[in-house]
Amino acid sequence: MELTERKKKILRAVVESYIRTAEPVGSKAILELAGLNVSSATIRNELADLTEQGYLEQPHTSAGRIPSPKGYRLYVNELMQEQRLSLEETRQINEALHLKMQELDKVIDQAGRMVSQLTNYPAFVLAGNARRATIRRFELILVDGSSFIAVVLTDSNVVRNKLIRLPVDLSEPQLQLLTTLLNTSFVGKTLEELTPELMRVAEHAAGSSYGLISLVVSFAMEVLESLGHSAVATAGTSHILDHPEYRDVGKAQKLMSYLSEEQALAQSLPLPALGDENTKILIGPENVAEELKDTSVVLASYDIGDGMKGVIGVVGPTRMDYAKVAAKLSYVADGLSKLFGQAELPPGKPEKEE
Amino acid sequence: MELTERKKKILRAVVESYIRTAEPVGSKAILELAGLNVSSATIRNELADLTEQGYLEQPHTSAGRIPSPKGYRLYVNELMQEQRLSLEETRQINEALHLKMQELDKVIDQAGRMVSQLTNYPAFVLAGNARRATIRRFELILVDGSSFIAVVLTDSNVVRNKLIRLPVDLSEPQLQLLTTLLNTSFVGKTLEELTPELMRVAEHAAGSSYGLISLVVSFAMEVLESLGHSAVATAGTSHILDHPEYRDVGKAQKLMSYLSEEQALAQSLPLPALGDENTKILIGPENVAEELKDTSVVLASYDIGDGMKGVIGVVGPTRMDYAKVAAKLSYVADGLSKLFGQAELPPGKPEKEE
DNA sequence: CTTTAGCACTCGGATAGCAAGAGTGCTAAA
DNA sequence: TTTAGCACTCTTGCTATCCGAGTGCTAAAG
Repeated sequence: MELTERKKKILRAVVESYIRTAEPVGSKAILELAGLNVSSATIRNELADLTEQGYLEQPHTSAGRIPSPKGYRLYVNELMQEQRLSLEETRQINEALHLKMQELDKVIDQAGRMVSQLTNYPAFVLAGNARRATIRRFELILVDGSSFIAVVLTDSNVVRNKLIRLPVDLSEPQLQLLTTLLNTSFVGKTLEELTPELMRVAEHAAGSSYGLISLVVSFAMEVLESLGHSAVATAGTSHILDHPEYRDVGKAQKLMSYLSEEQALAQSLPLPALGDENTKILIGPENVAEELKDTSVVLASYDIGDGMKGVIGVVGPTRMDYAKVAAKLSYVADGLSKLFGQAELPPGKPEKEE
Repeated sequence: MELTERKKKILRAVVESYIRTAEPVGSKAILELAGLNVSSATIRNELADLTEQGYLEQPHTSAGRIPSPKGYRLYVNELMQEQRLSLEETRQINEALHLKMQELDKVIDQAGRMVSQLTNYPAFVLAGNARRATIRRFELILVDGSSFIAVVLTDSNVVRNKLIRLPVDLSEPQLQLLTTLLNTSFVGKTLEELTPELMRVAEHAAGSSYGLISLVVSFAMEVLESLGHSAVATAGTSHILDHPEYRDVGKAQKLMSYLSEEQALAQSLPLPALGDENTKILIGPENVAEELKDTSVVLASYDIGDGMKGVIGVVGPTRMDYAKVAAKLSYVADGLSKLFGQAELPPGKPEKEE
């Protein structure tokens, strides 16, 4: 079932030409592209074989060939040349990583934009569920007499805050007290460990206060919970319209609105399937989601610390420049891993000044 | 130059029909819609007048009429009935406001999504430049020996954070010291007041530390600076494709990519022009941005506290359901104002009505 | 002076037919 | 196995034609 060398050459020519032009490729065009010393008739015979075997398709009898998903698959697995990024490109990515990724909880947003801009495809980023997340620190900051801001820092260095208003006034010392209480009783606990029992005890220790402890702790629980669900961000959906396969508005719209249902998207990705490889390409019908059956998805995973993984990906027509996209994606993913890694492991590079 | 009552009725019928159907309206159709007891010929005469005067346009000789921007303008100013939201709608909005608007710095994002979903148009939100923003509070939280997270809270209750890494180890007490130093020296200062002079003094007072003060303070300055530029968020751009005027992909793409240049968008909006009214409608060529010349924009302003204003808006074809959109937008804007208001004033100054 | 009926006219959109061009598949020979 | 040649298929673009919607105008009626 192995293809001859020549067939592979031809398949490759078809794929690469089609990726560039989005036009079916005919036998004559292949002649030049593949640099084979045979006639177009020979190529036609080969094409017929490849079509027979399911690697190519014909939009209609008298058109050239386009790759089938199976054809792309073979191409990606065996024929594709790894793409090296230019120095300029890596420089650009590095710069963006350093410039934009200051606040860890905005990372997925920014990373999405960046990738989308880099690849000209819509991108999405998800930060995997951190099942065992805990709070590392509480801070309460008085705003005025009757309200304060609760800030929690999780062990994955995500900072979240909420404005909490009270029916009564509150003093700075009271808040201090609460803060230390919170920091002694609730830090390092996972969601499950934050039992009502524990809260009752603390509430009691705090004395007076109006269920303040539970207000703050339930906020903390919300945060932990939200980290449990994977966070999703999509960006650059408008790039869909750049590609001729979506000149039909109906199609474009379907895909776009699917992408904006971020939860559905997250669900449909076979994250476990990523396994140990750090990039994965899903071609057309290989996608589980019905809406993605005639698009391709390129995924790259990044380490989020604690053995947790996040995923970054782009969506595009099956006629996608897999090599380039995979290269970029994987470079960004590495960058993200380092970014998160830095936070965890001690010695790194010195921070640049401003 | 006043139009007769009948002309107004006809204009109104044209606008409203066209808003619904996106099809040019003919004289016969108007008969039924406007409920006038005249013949179609009479209507045609009136239509000719209205076209003459620039309120209507004809796509081509043998088509019906569509409203011109001038026609829409008249409609919006005089003919449009204010739309009341249904109880269900207000309930829905209120719920979303309470549910989603916990973190103040995520508000503009969430508000955008919400409005876009509510109106089926792409939406954007900008939080006006807070020129005089100050820091209200610093917190430094140790992550591990050589890194910590700086959290700053601004006077507009925005919380921002950054992970800062050091070439040396740091102890909890040291951080404590720094924190109080920061909170005594730099709180309540505007961007301009955070002079190098001030930093030098504080740095000196802090003794040892590796320019730590300036690291944190320059982060704070970045934050203040970023609040100075207006923050922009766009959402729901895919809704553009819902409307038949964008069945042409080229057009849709242009608009989309314009919307994603958030800075340009923010620049182009005539915010001052909003003046005291709290909603404003810009029809077609009334927009300054070239890219919006054949779209309409509905804006509503909300109070962000401190006399500062933010703006929330949607973009759509000139054939937009102005009444409904304006109603929803203004309701959301009010909600936002209250949200911010809550944070700021205990019931000091009453809400402005109208 | 306004309204109306009647009618010719215009233009866009749909449909069909036709010619050109691209690319194939097949056959028969090298 | 490869190649040349050729008939065949199917798309694309163009043109012609028809149909209908809706107008604008005129002349008569209120």
